[in-house]
Amino acid sequence: MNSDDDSPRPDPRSAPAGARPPLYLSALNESQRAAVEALDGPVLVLAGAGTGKTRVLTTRLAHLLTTGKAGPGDLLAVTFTNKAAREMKDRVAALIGRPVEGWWLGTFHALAARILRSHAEVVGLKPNFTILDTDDQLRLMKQIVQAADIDDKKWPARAVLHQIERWKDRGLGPEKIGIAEAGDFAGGKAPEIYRDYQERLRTLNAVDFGDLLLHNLTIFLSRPEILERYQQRFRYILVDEYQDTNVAQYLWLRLLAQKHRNICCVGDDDQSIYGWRGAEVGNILRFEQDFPGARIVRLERNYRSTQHILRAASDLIAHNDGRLGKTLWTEDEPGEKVILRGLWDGEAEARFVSDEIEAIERRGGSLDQIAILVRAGYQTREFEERFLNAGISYRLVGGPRFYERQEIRDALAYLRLVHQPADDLAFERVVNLPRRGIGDSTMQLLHRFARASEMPLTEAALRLVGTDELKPAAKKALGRFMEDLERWRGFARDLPHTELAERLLDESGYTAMWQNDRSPDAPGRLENLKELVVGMAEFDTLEGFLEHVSLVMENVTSESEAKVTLMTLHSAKGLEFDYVFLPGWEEGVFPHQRALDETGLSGLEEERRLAYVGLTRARKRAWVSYAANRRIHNQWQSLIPSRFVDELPKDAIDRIVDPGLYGAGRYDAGGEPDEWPRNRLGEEGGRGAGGGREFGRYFSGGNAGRGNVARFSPRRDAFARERPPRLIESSSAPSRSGGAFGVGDRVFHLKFGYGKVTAAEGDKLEIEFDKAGTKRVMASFVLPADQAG
DNA sequence: ACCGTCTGTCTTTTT
DNA sequence: GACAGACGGT
Repeated sequence: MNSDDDSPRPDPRSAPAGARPPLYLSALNESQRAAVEALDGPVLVLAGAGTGKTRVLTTRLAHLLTTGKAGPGDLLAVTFTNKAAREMKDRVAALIGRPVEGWWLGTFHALAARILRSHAEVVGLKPNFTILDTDDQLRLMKQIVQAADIDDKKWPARAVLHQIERWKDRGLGPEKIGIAEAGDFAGGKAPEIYRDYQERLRTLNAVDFGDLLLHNLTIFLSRPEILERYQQRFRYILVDEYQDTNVAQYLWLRLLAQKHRNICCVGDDDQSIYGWRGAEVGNILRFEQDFPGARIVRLERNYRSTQHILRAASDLIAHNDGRLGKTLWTEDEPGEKVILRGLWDGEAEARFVSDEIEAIERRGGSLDQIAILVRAGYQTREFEERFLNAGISYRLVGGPRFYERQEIRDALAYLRLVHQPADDLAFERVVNLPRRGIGDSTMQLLHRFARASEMPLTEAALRLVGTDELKPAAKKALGRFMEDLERWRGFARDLPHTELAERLLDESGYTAMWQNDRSPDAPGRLENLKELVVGMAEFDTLEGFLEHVSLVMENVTSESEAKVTLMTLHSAKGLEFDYVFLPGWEEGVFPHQRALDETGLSGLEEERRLAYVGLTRARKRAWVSYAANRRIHNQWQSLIPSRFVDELPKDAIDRIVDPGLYGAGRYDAGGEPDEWPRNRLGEEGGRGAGGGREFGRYFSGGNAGRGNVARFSPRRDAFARERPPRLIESSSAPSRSGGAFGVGDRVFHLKFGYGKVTAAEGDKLEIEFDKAGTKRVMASFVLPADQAG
């Protein structure tokens, strides 16, 4: 087993031979230690799930610093997310006992932005360029697509933008897109549109995320002396999640590493799940060719999961071709087998999961250690409803992020416009928000004028107001807005930026707009606006704050109460839980039909890796489940179990399938016929014969043939079966319609008793119960307190 | 200019 | 079932 690789390398600068190795090294196993100590030359660390990847990365950095092999200024450490960067920073500081200053540690995008700001002029930008978010990009692209005179039904801006982003991911600028590459995409006009888009960005002094890397490459290639400086500087390079890099990122790394060739990439080809956004598994598969003489270290000892879980995951992933290959092993106990459960429909599945969760709780497990991992966001809904009914607290990961909320974007647009008068996108966003009587026709005129005279919208508007081109009403409205803008720009010079923000939102009428809004989420939006201003205080300048916002889009969540975690498989990567539920393993759902249709075998393999990621999140137990029927987009569909189900090894699995279903066996409904939903046939109005009798096989004719697949569209009430016991029947369902309860109402809940509503969001209420604490509950499960009893 | 209604669409996500 | 975008009426 021991290879010659394990002999220590003589290193004049490290501790003298025979000295005791640093403490942090003794905490590592053999291969981890090899990965840490192979400091020179290219190294690929293949880190299987749960094998201590982060420990290796951080220890390696600490090792470089404490042996004196490198100073902080020699290091470049690259991650994908801010979270990963932060974690690395904290853990290295903990290892060496003090924070590290002066190193380059950050995300690809943050580091590239830093470089680009220093050399912006090389690519025709000013150093204070704006980084656009997806919303801005899309609106810009819509204008361009419209101008390009193509069928925007067939080629929506969204799709065109996506294509351009993929080109950027591959390091291809508009000049590199020939006929061969573009094909007839966007009616053959894709290269032209791409050029226009880049041109517009330059005029706006703006870049999108892809540009950050792409412009870096342009700078490096056109100005060798600049590249040389960075190559010289970064003597040791470390890359996390290498399997997620795209071509542009790979080229960037390769250029930077060319001089010293001390590059260490850590990753796992089996966990590459971001191909759809440009990641190339090929980068990690090709590492040895790209960096000749590379050393490969495999981390295969898993410290996370039981044997059964590991077996299930390993056998599944073995169905993929072209892997670098790892054999995960553990000294952990066999543990419980993975439960595989087939159920009637999504509702039954959610009920099954919630029952199991309650069982875990009864055995003393914590909700914090439970996760439900789904393929797509819409799948969380069924679980949310069930958890609200059952009184299980949950947290939903991956909702709209703070800086992506509408009101926050609007507020930011105001700030951007004041900060950068030429920010046309910001101008358009807020010019008529709140309504100021500046509508489409005025804007069209303004656009034409601005384009003809080649000036930003703000300036064009100022000129236009001085003419008689506009109707009097529009002229007056626009004139007033321009005066306001002028005044606010004065504030930007004279006032602290938080005060600027407050007065801006106030005087523009934006705050008032939400105050007058009667919709239930308006108060929340006002809260968010306040929070934004509070958040700004942490930055010294408006610029600093705006840069933070463009690069560090994240949610700030601090919660104390134990909750079940509900999220997508993608966002679960890198996390671990004692108990993991993997619902929705059906063909078409997972693997997702679109992945199969659009990317064929490679899509399927990526889906399989996603399944692998899901299983390997579990420490103690995992549940895989599938439903025979599901309402997808309000249509009933019958489904067959995912092919991944059959790829799980029989001896690591306990399979339980409800009777009458595909693969049924081993289990009897046991005198609970009422468990079965009635009237699946969906006869008109749910009346007539058959209701509730034969539910087993009527969809069996639905083979793969499109158009012939049985569809059911039963009325909703036919299925709204599982209501809370008694409560609803005893009353005349007083609370059925949403919005019947408001904040402050006293209510009664059968399970939790009396309480007060503290927040309402549609029919979901947050209630502070007198005895049971704060819970989120469906409105239909509570009564007004005075009607209870 | 603005507002209501209809239609079609509907992965995955970070920066 | 939810949302965005188009369209047509006031």
